[in-house]
Amino acid sequence: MSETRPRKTYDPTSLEHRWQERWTESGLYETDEDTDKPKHYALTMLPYPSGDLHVGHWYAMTPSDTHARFMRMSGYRVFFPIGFDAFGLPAENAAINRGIHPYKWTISNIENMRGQLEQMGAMFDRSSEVVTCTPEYYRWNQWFFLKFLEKGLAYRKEAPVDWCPKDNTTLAREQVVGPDRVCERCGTPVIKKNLAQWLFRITDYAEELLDFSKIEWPERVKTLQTNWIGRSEGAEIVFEVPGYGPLEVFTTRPDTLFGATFFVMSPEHPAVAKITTPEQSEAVTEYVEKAGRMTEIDRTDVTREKTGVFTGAYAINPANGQDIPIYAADYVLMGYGTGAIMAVPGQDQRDWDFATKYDLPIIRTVQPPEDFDGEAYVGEGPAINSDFLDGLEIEEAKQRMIEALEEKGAGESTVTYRLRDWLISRQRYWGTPIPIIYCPEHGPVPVPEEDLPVLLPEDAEFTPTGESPLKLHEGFRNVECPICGGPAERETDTMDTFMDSSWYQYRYLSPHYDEGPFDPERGAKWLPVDQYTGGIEHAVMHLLYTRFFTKVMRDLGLVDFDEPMLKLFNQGIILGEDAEKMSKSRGNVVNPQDLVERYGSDALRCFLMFIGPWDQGGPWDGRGIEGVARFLRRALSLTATGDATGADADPAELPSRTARTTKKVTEDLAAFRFNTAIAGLMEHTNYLLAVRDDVDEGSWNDALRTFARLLAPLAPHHAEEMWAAVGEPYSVHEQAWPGYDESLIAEKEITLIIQVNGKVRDRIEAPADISEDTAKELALASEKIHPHLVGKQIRKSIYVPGRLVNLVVG
RNA sequence: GCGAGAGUGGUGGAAUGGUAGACACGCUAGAUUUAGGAUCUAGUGCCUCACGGCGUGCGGGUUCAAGUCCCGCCUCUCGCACCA
Repeated sequence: MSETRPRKTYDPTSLEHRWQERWTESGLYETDEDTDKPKHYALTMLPYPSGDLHVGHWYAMTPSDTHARFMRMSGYRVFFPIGFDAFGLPAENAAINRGIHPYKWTISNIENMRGQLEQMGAMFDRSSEVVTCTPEYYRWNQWFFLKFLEKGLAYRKEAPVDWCPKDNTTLAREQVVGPDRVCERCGTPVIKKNLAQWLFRITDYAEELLDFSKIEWPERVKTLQTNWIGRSEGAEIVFEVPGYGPLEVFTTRPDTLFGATFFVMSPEHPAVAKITTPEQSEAVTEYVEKAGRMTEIDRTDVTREKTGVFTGAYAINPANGQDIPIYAADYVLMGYGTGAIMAVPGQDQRDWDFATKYDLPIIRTVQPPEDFDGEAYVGEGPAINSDFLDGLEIEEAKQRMIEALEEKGAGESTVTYRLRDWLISRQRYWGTPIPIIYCPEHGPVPVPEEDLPVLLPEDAEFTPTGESPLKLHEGFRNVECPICGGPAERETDTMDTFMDSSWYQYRYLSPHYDEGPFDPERGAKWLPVDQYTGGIEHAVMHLLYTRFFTKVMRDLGLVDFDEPMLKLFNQGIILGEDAEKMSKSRGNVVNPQDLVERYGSDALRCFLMFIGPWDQGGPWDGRGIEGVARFLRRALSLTATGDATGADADPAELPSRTARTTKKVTEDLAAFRFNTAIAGLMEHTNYLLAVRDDVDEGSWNDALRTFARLLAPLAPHHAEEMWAAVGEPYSVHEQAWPGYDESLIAEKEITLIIQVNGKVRDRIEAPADISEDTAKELALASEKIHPHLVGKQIRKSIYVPGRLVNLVVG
């Protein structure tokens, strides 16, 4: 075996091309519909068609593909679709900046990306592709909207909304980010604007959305969603305002009611003007106007000194009948609770700060510990200064207070959420038209189902004016009322694109089905999604909306389960080589097409999986990919003759090492530990190369057949090449995943570690089934330990079977 | 401030409470080559000529044995943030 370098002409790109063509010709990735097998619906978040697949797409999709391939070989019928999230702002911006129609821009990007997806060598079932900007897709967005409306889950409301002055559009609360409250997309500070908007009642499902018991999702996502929903248990308490009427507050600390020494309303609270006394009118009006003019940034600055103004009015504390002054202050937010609070300075630092500044009384209602030297006290302790609550601990005091309030009809226990309803209206062109017609006679009238889809007109003027572009399209806008036939106007807003991604996993099942959003027969065969993968950035938007959608679909009788995706894995983010986010302006963008040309798709796939744990992401390493490319070449060279390389290795270990590698790769792939799976295969390759001259052909080919199958999910092209090279019939991807004999896993020879007082002093080769006594004898016989025993007695010895002997001396 | 996660060689990272640093990058030396950013061989945690010692952010603790478990800090990342 001295003939060397048989593959000097190794060219991964042409090798991969060849197999990709073969896969397409043979229909290898058409979905397996064999219902005798257990189903596995593997889903990766659908990409936005920005023009090119970047490394981030590869990082998201190729490990998902590897896992899906692993499941397929493990005996599942696997559905692994892909599509394009094709509505949204970038298309419209391209249109504005470059004069290309959003549709043309989007479609040409999609065509480009389809070809790039092909290069990836993924097992996507391309026949189920969904493009969300097509009428056959968005028609069902409109259909869902009508269903939501019927169910009372969609409503219209005039409300101040977050508005991005650059993008000229409404933003959902989730799309406003950071302490500066900027637009998620362009970084412009958002402003408030009053508009009539359509909303979905996601808050109706707040409680159920807090229940994660039916899904295996990362703790992180569950925590983010839980915090986002923000459930607070407490009480609503009614304060009578003489001369006006009742005002309600929400509090999580009803036990502190006796310490409520003043009352604060948000400046936006509609009752502020009504309760204000004539003497205070001027001051209050001035304050409210000032608060309204403040930017969100200033308004929400926690370090700012508290400000407020006395309204001249008083509220009656229902616990003790005392009059307490009512202030308007901007530290109370209109958007949470009732927009008014009872202020308890003794137990709340914000109220303490306010009370100190405006010289208001402070009464402690919880006894702080002796050594407490802070201001407001929020810890545990017995109630004081609280009449019938005195001496009770907080939890019990809360209960008793609520009971007392309920008796008087002055309050009740209640739950408040931070979650707001989902605002879906967008004043943009490139989205799904909202199927509503406004009739002067009949008000907002839903477009009849049989008239769907309401087509998005192609010839719209989409330059942003602050108005919905469709408003300027007379042909679209002017219609007849579906009820009376009189002249009416269409809704000219379009839907938030999160609508599209809330149910796309269902559409994949039957992308051209026209009797409903999806074919229920297909649904019964495949739903719900078993494994979802995607970025953590969608933790509180997309992932909450799609859960909400599924629960509504369940209540509409469309599905019979509660959660859309049973398992979720969040991959990390690939950064540039400088460890910064990849961006054109930084010049640190890594182009996968260049890498594929140079190293091949398998090398790029494997490198991205090898770089570290998948959920961790990390900086790109331009040199690291060389190592993986080398590994693939070396692995492939196993099928050719060549000199053995590497350190001495024992050919007799071939069966056990193959079994151990199989076990490792199997367990690692099942758990998304791609990095260690590849490391295991690298180690095995090094071993195989070292023993290639000393193994008989039969055992060698057995080992290679196993190797090719273990490699198949990770490097599908190279595995195919190997499989063919050992003379096996096409295709390795249709083979069963290799099993392994547990009895081969166990080592026969072990390195027995000899420790003295827990420190390693010697290593001795020994049979694995060595007895405790023999092991200890061996230990004592070791010359290396003798110096450590001089003048000492062995007090104890510990034997860990198959591992070590620890001699405790002293 | 609140919540979550993470700190291991020059680098990315491995390690059911039981040989710390697998695997890979990089580096050093050598072989081969007209040459190579190709391939192969040997080495590579730190200190020390060596014996040996020291090593998983810091300080304690539990244990025969701690990167791993417990307590207290420090640092970094992410999320939320005047949410009553």
